Order: sequence, then C-alpha cells, then structure tokens
Amino acid sequence: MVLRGDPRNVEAPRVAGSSSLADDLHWLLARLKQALGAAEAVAVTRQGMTLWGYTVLVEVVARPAGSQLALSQAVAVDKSKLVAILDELETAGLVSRRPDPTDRRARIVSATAAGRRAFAAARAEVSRVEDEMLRVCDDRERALLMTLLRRLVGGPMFAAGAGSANDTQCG
Amino acid sequence: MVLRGDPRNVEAPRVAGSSSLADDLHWLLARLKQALGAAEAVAVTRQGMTLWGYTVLVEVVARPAGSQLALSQAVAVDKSKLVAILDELETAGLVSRRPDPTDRRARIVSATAAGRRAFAAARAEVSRVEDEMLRVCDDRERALLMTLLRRLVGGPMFAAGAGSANDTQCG
DNA sequence: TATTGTTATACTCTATAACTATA
DNA sequence: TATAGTTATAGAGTATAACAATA
Repeated sequence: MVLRGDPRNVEAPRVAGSSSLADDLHWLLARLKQALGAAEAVAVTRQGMTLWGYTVLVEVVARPAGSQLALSQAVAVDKSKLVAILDELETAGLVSRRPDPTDRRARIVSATAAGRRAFAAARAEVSRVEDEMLRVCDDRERALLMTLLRRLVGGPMFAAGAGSANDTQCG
Repeated sequence: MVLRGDPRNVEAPRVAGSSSLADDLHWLLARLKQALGAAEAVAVTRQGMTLWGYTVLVEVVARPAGSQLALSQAVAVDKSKLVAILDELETAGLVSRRPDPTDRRARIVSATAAGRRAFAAARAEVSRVEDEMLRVCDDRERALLMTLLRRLVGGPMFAAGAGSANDTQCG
C-alpha cells in the first residue's frame, strides 16, 4: 500500500541549517514507540496479556513489589491505572495480590508460577520483535543504543523535582 | 515529591538472564517520548501552536506539500487527523492552503512568513528541550544516537508492506 | 471507478478527584 | 492527618467509515 513515514524524510537535511522530521527527536521516538508497541501488542496478546500487563509483569517478575504504590512508581503509571492492569493479570492467574502482614493497607504483588511461565513466553516473543526493529544495527550499535536510552531515562528530565509527573503510555 | 521511573530500574540486570524495564526497548521509548513530548508541548504552546501543529510545520517548512495526502504520509498521520491540525495552523495564520491549479482536488500547503517565524522560534525552544534531555550524552554519543534512531525509522518495520499502518502519536 | 479533502461518530485511553480502610 | 488501594467520571485523543468534489 502506501508508505507511512516516507523514507525521503529519513535523509539528512539537504541544506545546511534546514531540518526535517528525521532530525526531530520527539517524532523519531513517537514513531518508533508506536510501531514497536503495535507489534508487541500482537505478540503478547498471544500469551493472554495486554502490553500494559506485560510491562507490569516485567517489573513484578524482576522484583516482587511490596505495595502497588511502589510498583506504580517503578513502572511510572498512576496507581489508579495500575489497579485495572493488576485486575487483568490477577484474573488471568498471572499475579497474586496478598495483604502485607506489616501494613494491612498495602498489598504485596508477586507473579504466580503460571505468570512466570507466561512472562517467559511473552518475553521471547517481544525479544523477537525487538530483534526485528534492531536488525539494522550490529551488536555493538545495539548495545550502545540501549545504553544511551537507559542513560536518558536516568537523566535530568526524570529527576525528582523535574516537572511532568506524567505517566508512561503503553496502551 | 516522588520519583517516577525509579532509578533502581535503570541499572543493568543484577542476575545474568534476568531482566528489568531498563532493558525493555518499548518502555524506554514510551517513557522518553512521553517526557519529551510533555516538555515540548509546553514550549511550542508559547509560540501559539500544539505539538502536532509543530510537527506538521517541521515538514511543511522543510518542503511545501503538493497535497495534504502527501503531507499526511510524510508525517505518518491519518489524512483526516491532518485536516484538524491544518485548520489550527491556518486559523493561526501559520500555513496557507491553496488549490493546486493542476488538480483541483488537491491543496498545496505551505508556511506563511509568520509561520516560518513562529516555527523558527518554536524550533529554538524545542532544541533547548532536546538539549536538556540529551545533556547526559557527549556530542559524539548524541550524533550516534540520532543516527541510529533515524536508521531504525528507515528499517524493516516501516517498509512498504510491513503491517501496522498506525499513526504516530504526538497528542 | 479511483482519489482528495472533509465530516461524523464510536471508541479507547487518560487524567482527576473522591471515597474506604488503615496507619 | 496522611497513606494504600479502589472506583467513578469527564475529557482528550484515536480510528473508521462515509461523503462531496474532482480526476
């Protein structure tokens, strides 16, 4: 059909001082995030979860959460949105919420055995999608890219007092 | 206040084979795009445009569009969504739509003098926001990052027949 | 019959605030 | 009085299809 994000835009600017969307960091990130997210959503759906569910599961499997609040901060999603995501995962039997004996307000969130299995399968599929997108990079470039992206997420715009407390958008 | 996207997640995995959100490309892109977009939206609003308007203006200033359809493909936004964006820009006097004498269905979209001025001012502000995000990179790393991102957008997941014709999300 | 621009609409997602129960 | 989890809701943003004008 028709090209979206026409390759002509992907060239370097033709005239010194001019610029194009290929030089716009936000447009590049938006485009990549959108395409990757769409492909990953299809992949994780096959494992019975949404992309949001998968994202939360990444964190829960890596590190069981002492509370939903802590989990929502780690994922950068509002606690009220997290409720619905955990409802899905719990209904599917992939995570469990149990009360913290120390603090009866809090709930400890952990992955079930089925959750870890489903996550492993989903992660394998997600890795394949990432590989597809990153196919145009060699191993060294890929590692460098990930390092830089990680560093940006640790950068000044995400520091404690730094404005926008807006949520990540995975939906 | 409270940290969003807790730095603990930004470390490399602690156990070989384990993983965390800091290794998830989609989460990294989503997080960066969200934060950058929020900051840029504030910046371009001061110049009387939305972030969508700015994004379209980047393309129009670089290369006047022979038709809205061509423009929508270059930006990777649906033609119906583009209508509203151009309405905004035109009402603000930043772009003009004039009929193509060759094809009376099509409209040639170009930036007005005021549009070029506003764009230059907006671009300067956007550059400052990008600088802020990229402050954690040195010049070489920054150039390399942009090169890699550009290459990804030219990669297999964006090729002609490659699934998801989904739009970029700048809103 | 196909294409360009436009409009209308249904839908999803998001943001916010209010509420409860515990501390 | 503050915090953890939940619910409800209003608003923004998106996707889709249908339409009029022109090719």
